[in-house]
Amino acid sequence: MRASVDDLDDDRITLAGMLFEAAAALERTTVPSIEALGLTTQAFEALLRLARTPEHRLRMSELANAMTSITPSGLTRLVDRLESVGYVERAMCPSDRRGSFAQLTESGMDVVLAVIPQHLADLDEHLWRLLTVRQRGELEALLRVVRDANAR
Amino acid sequence: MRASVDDLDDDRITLAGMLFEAAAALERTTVPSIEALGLTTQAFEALLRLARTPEHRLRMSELANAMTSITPSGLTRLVDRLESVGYVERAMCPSDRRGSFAQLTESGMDVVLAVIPQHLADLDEHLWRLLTVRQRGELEALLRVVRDANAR
DNA sequence: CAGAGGTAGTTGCATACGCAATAACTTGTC
DNA sequence: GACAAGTTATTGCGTATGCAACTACCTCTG
Repeated sequence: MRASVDDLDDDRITLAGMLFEAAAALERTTVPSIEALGLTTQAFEALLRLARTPEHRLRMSELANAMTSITPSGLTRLVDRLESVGYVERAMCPSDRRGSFAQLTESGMDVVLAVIPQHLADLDEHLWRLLTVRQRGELEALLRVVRDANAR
Repeated sequence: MRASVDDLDDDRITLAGMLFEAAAALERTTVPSIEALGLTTQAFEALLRLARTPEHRLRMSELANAMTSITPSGLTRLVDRLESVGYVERAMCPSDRRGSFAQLTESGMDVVLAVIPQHLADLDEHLWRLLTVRQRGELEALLRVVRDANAR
């Protein structure tokens, strides 16, 4: 079934477009602070995930799953780069000799903590402050529905 | 000022993370239908923007601005590829000889209309149906605030 | 109308990424 | 316990992307 031109302005497309645009717009505002410390967005996300983990380490596959958009292949290379600048180390997994951990180093933790203040300021200015307390709760709940329904 | 580990779980990061994750999750669900017709997400977005335009054409710079995430350089190459498969043609701009239009071809319109039905079905299943009428309106309004506040 | 300064689009170059194939290992089954 | 089937992570290869430099053109100012 071929669509007609009227379908191009369907409300579903508008709503989805708003989601993509809002995410892209917010992401853009956070890039400078992250790049200022020599990181890419992806690298920062990986380091942040590790930093939020109790032992500061995750299996490669766990980390890949936790991140919003990366393949195993991409993660191998990302961790290669992070390892080469000393922010992460690979550690053998005792229980499965195929697997390995990405382990945040002290230096890696330092860089995360160095980015965070400006990152929070960015998010505060370009997201948090735009909304009332009630709206923040509404938005988070609605986004959670979408995310959970489409989780990997 | 260095951050403390407590800041890693700040509500601002949680809310922003939810936005990024919801967008990424929804985008993933739409990829197969788009790739099934030999397009990338970016290519589809460009074609869709052109299709929604009265004359089905936009200046390169206008198209670059309308898209969620692309540089002029990236757009040049994207339009190169679309042109090479006949979905787009470059047209000279009469009023400014530096500029050029990206003009959707009939074949380009065909492929957009061919993708749309399944694309709408994807969005319906993975976004629209998850929400009540009221929630759709709320979500769109909230996202619009974020987008507009951070527009280019 | 000459020239300085800005803008539109393209290109060289370096990098990042995904897919598919691969190696190494684990798990389940008989 | 041996082998088939699945899983984990990595790599070769082709492609997409951004930055910075560049060309061509426009516009504004005097």
